[in-house]
Amino acid sequence: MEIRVRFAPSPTGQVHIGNIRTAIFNWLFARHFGGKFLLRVEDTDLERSTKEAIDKLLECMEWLGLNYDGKIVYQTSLRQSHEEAAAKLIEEGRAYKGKPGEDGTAPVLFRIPFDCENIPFVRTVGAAEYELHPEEPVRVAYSGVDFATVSRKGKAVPTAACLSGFKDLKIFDPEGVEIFDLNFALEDLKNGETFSFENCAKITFTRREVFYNDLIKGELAKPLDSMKDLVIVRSNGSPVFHLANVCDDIAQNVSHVIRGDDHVENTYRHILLYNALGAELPLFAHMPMIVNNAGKPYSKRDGDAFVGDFREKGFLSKALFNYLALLGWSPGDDREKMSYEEMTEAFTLDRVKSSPARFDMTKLLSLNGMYIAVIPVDEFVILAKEFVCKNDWAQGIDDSKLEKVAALMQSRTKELTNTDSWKYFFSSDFEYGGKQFRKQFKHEQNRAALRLVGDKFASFSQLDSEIISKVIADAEAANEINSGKLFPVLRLAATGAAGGAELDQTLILIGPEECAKRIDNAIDAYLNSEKA
RNA sequence: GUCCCCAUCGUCUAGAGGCCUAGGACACCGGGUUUUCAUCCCGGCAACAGGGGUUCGAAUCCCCUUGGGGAUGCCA
Repeated sequence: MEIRVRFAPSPTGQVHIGNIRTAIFNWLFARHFGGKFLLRVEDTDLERSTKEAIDKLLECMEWLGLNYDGKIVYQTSLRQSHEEAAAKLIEEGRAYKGKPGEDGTAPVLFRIPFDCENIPFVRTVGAAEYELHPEEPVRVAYSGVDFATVSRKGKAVPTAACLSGFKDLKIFDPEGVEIFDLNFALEDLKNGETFSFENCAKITFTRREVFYNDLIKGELAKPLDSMKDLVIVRSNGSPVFHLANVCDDIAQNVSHVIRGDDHVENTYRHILLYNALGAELPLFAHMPMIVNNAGKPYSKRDGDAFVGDFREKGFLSKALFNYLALLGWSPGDDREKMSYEEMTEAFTLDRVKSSPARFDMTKLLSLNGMYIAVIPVDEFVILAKEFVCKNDWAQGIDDSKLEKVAALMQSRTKELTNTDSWKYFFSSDFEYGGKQFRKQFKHEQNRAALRLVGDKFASFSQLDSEIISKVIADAEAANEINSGKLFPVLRLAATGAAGGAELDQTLILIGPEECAKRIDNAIDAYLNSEKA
């Protein structure tokens, strides 16, 4: 069997990470088995689908390296086949027109087949019964059964399901007398007759269920008496998701449907539709959902969750891909940072977890840092430049200096937007302040030592590590400062920041004259703030 | 309400009855890299949701409870 999977997004806005993860798993699965990864754009929701969203989607996929096989299929272009499928189902008696609404138009409903003994994925479970609420009637029609069960508090709980759910249905009155037997009424029901009974106490029936083996979650089943005939064509004539989705998967010969957990319940209906359309069933696999930091389902409002945002924030596509692949899947050994090849090689559905995974930005950040750390310096410079140039302070900066700064900072960069903080290499236009600043500068010896350093620096046209360490050591000695204690003070004065790269390398890039000037600025800033 | 699914460190996970004194990663804490630092190295903290079974033996199998999620649309 040829492996054919598809990614079938609805282009109704930004691309969500949960969505793209589905694409990633599909892609990995297809590539692992040398199968086909198809892209079908489900754009049937005309009001919400936009060209921009489609472009955005394709852009995200390309960025992540999710190359698809064959041409993109747009679902709108297949509408005719959906309508034909619906017509065929009606013709064969597998679907029917529902009750017309106020405007006289009626939807088409798929009938969950009553005679499903021969369907291989429907099985008989056994005898079942419901206690009924006496004040609510039981209505039996070919389109379904309506009744009310009794809640623990004695209230009526309205229940409705397809007729198929109630094989051998019998209705009993409070005295236990049988007042209806489906097996004798079936023909009448098929002819459109309906029955209604007041004051019923109990129904009994043979329960049947539809089942399938989920490649991720194992064997799953749903009783037919919890299912209803479903609308497949709206009153306005447009086919609904269930029909279109199944038709297209059949048309595209999809062998494995890998999608989100939220489709599990739909699967039972889809299975019946496949059968009614005379198609072979694909295999199904339902992936766990991604939840947000609070453990709640990701709503599209959770800001950070769009693929495009990650790109803009300076995440590498490989890091995002790798991280998302690891959410709900693992290779089974201790590997985490993995190349596409390694992931493809290791990917199997039976290693996908069935519990939801929480999205952890911190871990993504860390992984992103690992990816940044290993890209060749010259490539990093190009990437960094792209992000640095978005800042006002970066207009007209010296390219060769930027290259040196980038090389120095690469190993400490977790996301490319971190490059915003490189400003101090190029500009003295920053504020002094903060707890650390006050703490360090309140000591007179620190300021005196700093002045000494500034004066010494000013006499050099260029700095090197040796000069710097000597100047610092001398200044410390002259002011009875313990060895090394001047480093953070000097860093604060030269960069305004408490952390950074190696101090000597940082100072060399800033230059002696500029360092001297900043030392003065810093001391002035402190003295002024003290006065105030 | 009903039905279905899920449950290992804070988080992502390893774990298919004895390899488990429960492993790895991130985060956190401590130390090292002859002084600074967001890199790097080493170390530490930290979990089988609770209760019953089954078994010589259970994180692993079964049941119940609790907690979380999903479905119950003429949305997809």
